[in-house]
Amino acid sequence: MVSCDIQEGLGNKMSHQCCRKQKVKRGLWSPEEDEKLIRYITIHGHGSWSSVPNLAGLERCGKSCRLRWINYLRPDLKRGSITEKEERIIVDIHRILGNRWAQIAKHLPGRTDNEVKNFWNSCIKKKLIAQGLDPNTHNLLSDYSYKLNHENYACKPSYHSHQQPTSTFTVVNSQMISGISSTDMKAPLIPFPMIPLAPDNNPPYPPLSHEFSSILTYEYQNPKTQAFQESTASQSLVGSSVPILSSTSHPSEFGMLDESCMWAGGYEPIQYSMIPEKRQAEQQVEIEKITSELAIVGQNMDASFETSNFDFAESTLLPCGMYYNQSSIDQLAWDSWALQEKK
DNA sequence: AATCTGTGCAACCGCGATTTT
DNA sequence: AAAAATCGCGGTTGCACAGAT
Repeated sequence: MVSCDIQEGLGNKMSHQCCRKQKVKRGLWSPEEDEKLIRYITIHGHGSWSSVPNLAGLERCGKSCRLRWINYLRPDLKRGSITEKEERIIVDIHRILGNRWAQIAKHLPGRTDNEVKNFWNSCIKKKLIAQGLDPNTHNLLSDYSYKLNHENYACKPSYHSHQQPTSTFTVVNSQMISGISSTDMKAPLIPFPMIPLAPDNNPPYPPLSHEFSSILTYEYQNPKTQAFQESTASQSLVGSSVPILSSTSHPSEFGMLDESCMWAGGYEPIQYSMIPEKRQAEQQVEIEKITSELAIVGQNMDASFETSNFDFAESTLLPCGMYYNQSSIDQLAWDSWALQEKK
């Protein structure tokens, strides 16, 4: 903590619109100031932030008080470093929402937007870049992509990204990926997340995709979507358009994620025991809800994708109710790539 | 031991949105 | 309805500290 005389030095300049009328201190907060602010807000609540400094006896502007409270003094803040689970949630949601830190932070109880933003800039960003991924789009950086497509696998999509303006959707061909030796990769290989074991009563999970990566990505179909229901009803999946999402969460985790962690896109988690036929009526209600949520999400992310080759019969139904099928995903990647090559 | 350099993070800034007057 | 005040957000800055030289 910095001594008060240093803070006085920092306090000379005055630029906040809201504090022109009064003399305000800037820079780091002293323990005494913290105490004053905590005491005041604990007793009175913050009310109008602009009046807090006067009432609390602080020579700060309201904006500074608000920031200090929200980012540091609030009692419900979670201390300690960001966990691996939280990190994966941040990556997942960032892929969908981009730099909307406040929105991302809402999915991490006790974390602030500032904390998430700082963690992204100081940690995750570097990890992604080290893997040859663009931290803004989550796609491969261009030279990386070129190397994989042209040097290692001359005519096949080895690690292909579905190209969209705000690429929130990644199709990964894991069979190709697993064939790439670590020495071919430009980025250092970083061991990542401990993958939790699947619970005993769950179906056998498919092999992990591209384990070389420090940020693993898996693809899922959500059978609760309206598109899925319709295509299933017509018993024809060919040509159907069913949303696929990618996630850094391993299939085995889906049955366990709590609501606040589940898909930023608004997918509702379902307990394993609650999934199937027994709850058809309830599911109808859920489907309607999710469909409307997806419509909102769709404005932010173009998650829908032509899935004419998704083989549901050979897919694994996960505890959360999503289907997982790596070979279909691979085929999808190939089709997508071929389609774009044709254009 | 002194200096330099890189990193993490708390705090600030500016701006747009919302609310109040 | 318009202006002013306030809030909330994302980007940026700069300080403190640790490790390297």
